[in-house]
Amino acid sequence: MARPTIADIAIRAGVSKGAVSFALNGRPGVSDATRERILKIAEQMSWRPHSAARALGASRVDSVGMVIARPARTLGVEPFFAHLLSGVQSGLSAESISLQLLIVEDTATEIEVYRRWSSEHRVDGVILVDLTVKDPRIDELKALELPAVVIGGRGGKGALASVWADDRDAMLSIVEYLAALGHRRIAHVAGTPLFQHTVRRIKAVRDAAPRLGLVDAPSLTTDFSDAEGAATTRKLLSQASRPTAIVYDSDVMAVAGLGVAMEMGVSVPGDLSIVAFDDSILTQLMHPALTALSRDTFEFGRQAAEVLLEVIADPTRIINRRTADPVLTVRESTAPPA
Amino acid sequence: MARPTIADIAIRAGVSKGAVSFALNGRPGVSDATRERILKIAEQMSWRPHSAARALGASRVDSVGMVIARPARTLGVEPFFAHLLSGVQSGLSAESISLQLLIVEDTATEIEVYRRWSSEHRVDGVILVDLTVKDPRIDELKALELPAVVIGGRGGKGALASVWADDRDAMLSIVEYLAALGHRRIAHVAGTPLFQHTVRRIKAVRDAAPRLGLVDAPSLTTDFSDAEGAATTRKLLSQASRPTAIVYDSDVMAVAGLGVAMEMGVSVPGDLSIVAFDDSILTQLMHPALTALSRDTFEFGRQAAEVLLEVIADPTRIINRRTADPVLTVRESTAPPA
DNA sequence: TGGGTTTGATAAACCGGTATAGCTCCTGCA
DNA sequence: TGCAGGAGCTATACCGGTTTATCAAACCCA
Repeated sequence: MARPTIADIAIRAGVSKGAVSFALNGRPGVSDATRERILKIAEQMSWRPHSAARALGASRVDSVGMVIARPARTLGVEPFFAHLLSGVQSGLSAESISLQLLIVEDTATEIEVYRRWSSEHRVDGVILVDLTVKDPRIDELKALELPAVVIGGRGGKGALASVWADDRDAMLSIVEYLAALGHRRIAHVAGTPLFQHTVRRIKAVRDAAPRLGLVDAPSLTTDFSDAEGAATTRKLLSQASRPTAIVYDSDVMAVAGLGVAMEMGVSVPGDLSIVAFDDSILTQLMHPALTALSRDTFEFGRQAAEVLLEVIADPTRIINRRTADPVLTVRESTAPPA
Repeated sequence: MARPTIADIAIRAGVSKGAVSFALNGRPGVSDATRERILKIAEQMSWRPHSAARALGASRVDSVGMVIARPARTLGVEPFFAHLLSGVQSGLSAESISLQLLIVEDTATEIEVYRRWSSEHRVDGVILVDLTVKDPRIDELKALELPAVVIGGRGGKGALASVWADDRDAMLSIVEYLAALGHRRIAHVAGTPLFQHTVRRIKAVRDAAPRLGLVDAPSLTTDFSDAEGAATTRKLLSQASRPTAIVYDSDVMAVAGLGVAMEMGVSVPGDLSIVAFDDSILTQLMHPALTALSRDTFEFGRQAAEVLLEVIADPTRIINRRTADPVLTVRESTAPPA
């Protein structure tokens, strides 16, 4: 018999459907002997609850969603998402909750997806990434009353639950390290100012500059692409007083920047130190290998899943969990200035 | 009112549940006027069918699954999966079918997931990647009677549906191009021989060698990691008669190989030509940029989704769809031998 | 004008679970 | 001896859709 139902088991065990349900869910109402017998039969018939049937009764589908609004082109190279996903799933698998993943082009579509998911009861909650300044998704999700956790941006008061790392401290640790090496001309090739974390990083650099005696500490924004990373590097290195160190907001941009430096005959780390704000295999494949800020992205995802499950269990809770601080992994691309 | 049900609409429209269902699904049984009225009310209340309720009646959940069995570490850098995923979703979104994604460590777990999905009715079908020689997943899926489509390995007789590209022709085009440049010593740094496509590529090189007058054309297998790619390159370049060209089975290994060549003072493309069997932003970030075989991975995924939907609609069909041939994108890493 | 068919609608069953009210014994205690 | 109370189980309603059987009214044609 294909796909046995709870009724089949009931017949086989000579009891009622209700008794089977009690037995399988470990709740009182059946004797130990009967429970034993039912469990054995269920095992034999390799029965599993029909997810839709269960979802219909209880109002929970044991599934959470995650939408990534980025063009696919920039997505693949970022190991960030793969690790994050693995972490999220590791956090969910404990409760055998499944994950719906969707890659879309823009935030408008992303919001559309949330509306659909919510009205179709397809997910119990969602995980948000790439939080922007004045993010429209927040209000939307609150209106939908869909449990959610934000990754990487600390929610303000009355906001959604979040899992975040201290971007400010991380950026400071980089700049302080470079300053300690003797650098005074440090440039920052940032991502898009639409993202909250970009803004925080830029602010961290600006705030630290006077204290560390930096002569100049410009933050130049980009769209996170290798092309803009390269172009910005080219501009920086063409200046009369070029920086002796550049901090990149992503590993891909750092690699692109390294390429430009080599192409312009600027030796790394001799004439220029390079740091990537994000680590991956990419940085290690380079010659010289890049000094980079390593975050435990897997753990990040795992905790996001954990927090989301808590929020789903009790939607009134607002959890803001701070994860382990990222650490600077020093490799071959940084040295004291010439 | 939050989340209206079909009964709410029925009351509001002054008709029965059944009539509403007929109207919303465009089937006969209601007059045009009533249908119009019901549709308008449903629209106003922004009603959407409860996916679980629908899944319970009909036996289809409008959701397909995809399991990737690879350690997360090697996953992120491969833009392959991101593009594939985007393509799959583009193919599914037309029918607004959702995708369940799972990243697991090994094939045993992957099979376990299929069993669970099948018995819980969580997906209507699955998409398989990384087909191995004598793949155990095939028999399992047939036993479960779960519709499936295999990406990248042509199924034999009585096998699952598939979407595939001609690895053999692709490899031949690379080797022929190198031979035409004058290379006679071509090495092949392959992936793991467990994968069917690796075997096909190795065989293509071996078959072509005599015809093209290659002196030596070894295929060395690896685990697809940058580490083994680098180690194998080091071994090849340390030989007395070193190859003048190396073909890598992935872009990551090619990049690692380029690093080794530079480290050993072997100039690329002067002393050594490098070709990557797979293209991505990685190959373009390098200096020199790598000549690579570009596949339309997005389209690959889109077609896989399309075929899967056909197989779900009619499980008796066995579709083997061949996709567009990959093309060789020549960049700076290939030149005639010194 | 009467009988058969079509149209437009309804009530109720069903999908596979969970939750609850209720029933039947059995036990313990006054 | 009688009754309260609990253990163990059954019957049934319910979740929100789809589908089928049924039915009344309108329509058609001889």
